[in-house]
Amino acid sequence: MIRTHDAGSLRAADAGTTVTLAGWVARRRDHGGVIFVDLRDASGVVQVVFREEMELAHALRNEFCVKVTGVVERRPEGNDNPELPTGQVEVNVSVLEILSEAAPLPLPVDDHVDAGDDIRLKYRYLDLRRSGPARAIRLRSRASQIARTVLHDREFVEIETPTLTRSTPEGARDFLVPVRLQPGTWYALPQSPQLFKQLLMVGGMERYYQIARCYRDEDFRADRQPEFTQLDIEMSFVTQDDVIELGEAIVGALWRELAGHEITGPIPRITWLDAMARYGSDKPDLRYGVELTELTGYLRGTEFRVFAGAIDAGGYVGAVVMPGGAAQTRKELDGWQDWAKARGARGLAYVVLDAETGEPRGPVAKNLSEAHLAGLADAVGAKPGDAIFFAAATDRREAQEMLGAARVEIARRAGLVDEDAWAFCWVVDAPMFEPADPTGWTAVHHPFTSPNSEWLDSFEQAPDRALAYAYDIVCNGNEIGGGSVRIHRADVQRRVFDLLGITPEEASDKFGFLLEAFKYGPPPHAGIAFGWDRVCMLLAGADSIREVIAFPKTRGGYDPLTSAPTPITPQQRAEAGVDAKPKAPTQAAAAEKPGTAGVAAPVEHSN
RNA sequence: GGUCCUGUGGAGCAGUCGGAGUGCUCGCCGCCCUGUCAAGGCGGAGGUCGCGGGUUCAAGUCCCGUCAGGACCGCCA
Repeated sequence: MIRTHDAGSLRAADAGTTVTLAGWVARRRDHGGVIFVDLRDASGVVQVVFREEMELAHALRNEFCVKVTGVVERRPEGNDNPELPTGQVEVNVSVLEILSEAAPLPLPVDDHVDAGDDIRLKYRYLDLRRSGPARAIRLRSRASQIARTVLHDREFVEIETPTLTRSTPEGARDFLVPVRLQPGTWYALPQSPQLFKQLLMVGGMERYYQIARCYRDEDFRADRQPEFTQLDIEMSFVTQDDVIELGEAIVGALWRELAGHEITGPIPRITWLDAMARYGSDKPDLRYGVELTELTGYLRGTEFRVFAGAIDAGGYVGAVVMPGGAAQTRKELDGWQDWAKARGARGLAYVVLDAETGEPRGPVAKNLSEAHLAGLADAVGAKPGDAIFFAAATDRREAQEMLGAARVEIARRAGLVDEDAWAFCWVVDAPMFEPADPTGWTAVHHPFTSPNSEWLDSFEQAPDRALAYAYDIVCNGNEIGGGSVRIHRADVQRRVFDLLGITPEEASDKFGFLLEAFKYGPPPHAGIAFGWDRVCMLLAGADSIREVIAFPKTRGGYDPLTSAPTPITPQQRAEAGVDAKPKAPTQAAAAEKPGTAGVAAPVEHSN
């Protein structure tokens, strides 16, 4: 090693020791006759003092990479720096070697300045020298270790699955990779290892996990990148409760060790239907109350057309209360209309209750009958001084989601969110199906999710109400993981495909290899996948997953550091077979379903 | 695909009602300085106000377009 000690490790007990340190110049304070340098390495910072080598030390600049040798000394009386763990000592340098110089910095390596995202990412290697970004990346490593420990203690096997593969049957767009050896054919990057981990269960591995890179070609969010990581888990011979217990063990260990938070007792479970009814969300933030109230029954018979229209069509009217919301200015109340319009609604109906009298006021109040107004506050649990927001729609879920979004916004604007709180829950009993666009049904989760025992024999009779053994774990309003019990019986799988309108031919074409495997004694199995970037983001207290990814991409899918993606040369293009044209399918069956569903067709080799 | 916010020396910002590229903090270059720790003092360099067009006697400022970054919706386990 070039160094004998870590800079951040030195303490008063080390006084008298001669040490050699190596690191970067975090700051230089040049007093002419004496020069102080804060020397930073991965372990922290220590002050080094120059009374020799003055000419060389004078030339030091920020982020020069240096090696120094000197004696650790107790600092003179009154010169301790209580801000630093090493603040009682300093290193009196006798030898200075400049290992490499640094050009003037495009980005200050300074914890006190926060640069824009594009410049940070372009110079991410400088950004990572700062304590905050460095800590986030190190935390991620510890999180992975903690999860691995929990899983290995339980006899899980870590297995890598391919990243050049077929598309998995999940909803998102695939990233595609041209195949030189078979021009005109394409690999897909996996959206998740879903099918492979199920095959591993058939393979008798029984307990699998993988920290798996996944790819989805969809638009970005603060918590979505096109490539992301899942802690992917699958288990055989288990029930939903077993997976949930494991999930709690992992989350419990992570939060105990990395957030200093003890999760006491089992994490509460809420059914999907309850979550939608009470919070208007399938990932409710339980750090605050502000629950929704359904008013479909209460307001039946109203003449206010917006509400009556929804009620008469068999829809939903509901409300959510903003505590103290009556004190909002006209401008703030108008702001809610803009907020609602930004979400694609026509507006957000509201009634405010006078802080003194409790009298309901506002544009909607004029449209409601005396009787409806009189009991309104009690019906929604509002007090004088509160504001009541309404949503109505023929589609129940649409109105609930509007109120759910309003609930989150209310908590934010009214300062109801306890930023130090951790609120976990499981959302269970998710629906199996939802209506597909023109007609028919689509799987909410994926088509291998098992109906729960109650619906196993009858899901066809009421697909809109059928429930799955599917569960999501939610933390502070973020979905951090989700999974399901899988179908392992061929007859049940066949019936689910039938309902989804997937013909045997299609099923065989898309995932015949899985169905084939399921002929040979597949065990009952279930699993879960944690969104590892989100988990680490929450643990790090970051507001974007970019903070816990070493080299993230910007919103446009661009990497400012490498400038990827880039055009390819004509030669690369020809070799990759990007433009190879598949021969016209000859089989009648293939001709009936053009596009992705067809059997890989032979291609013409044009050059 | 849509709505909104941002874009000003290397970094972070301010810039009023349209009136000279004006200002602040940091950094950079030079000098001074023996106890600082986001050191201090003196001096200096550094700008196509993202880009293009328009309105105007006059545009960093107003309008249109465009590019880039960000937040959200659509989309997406």
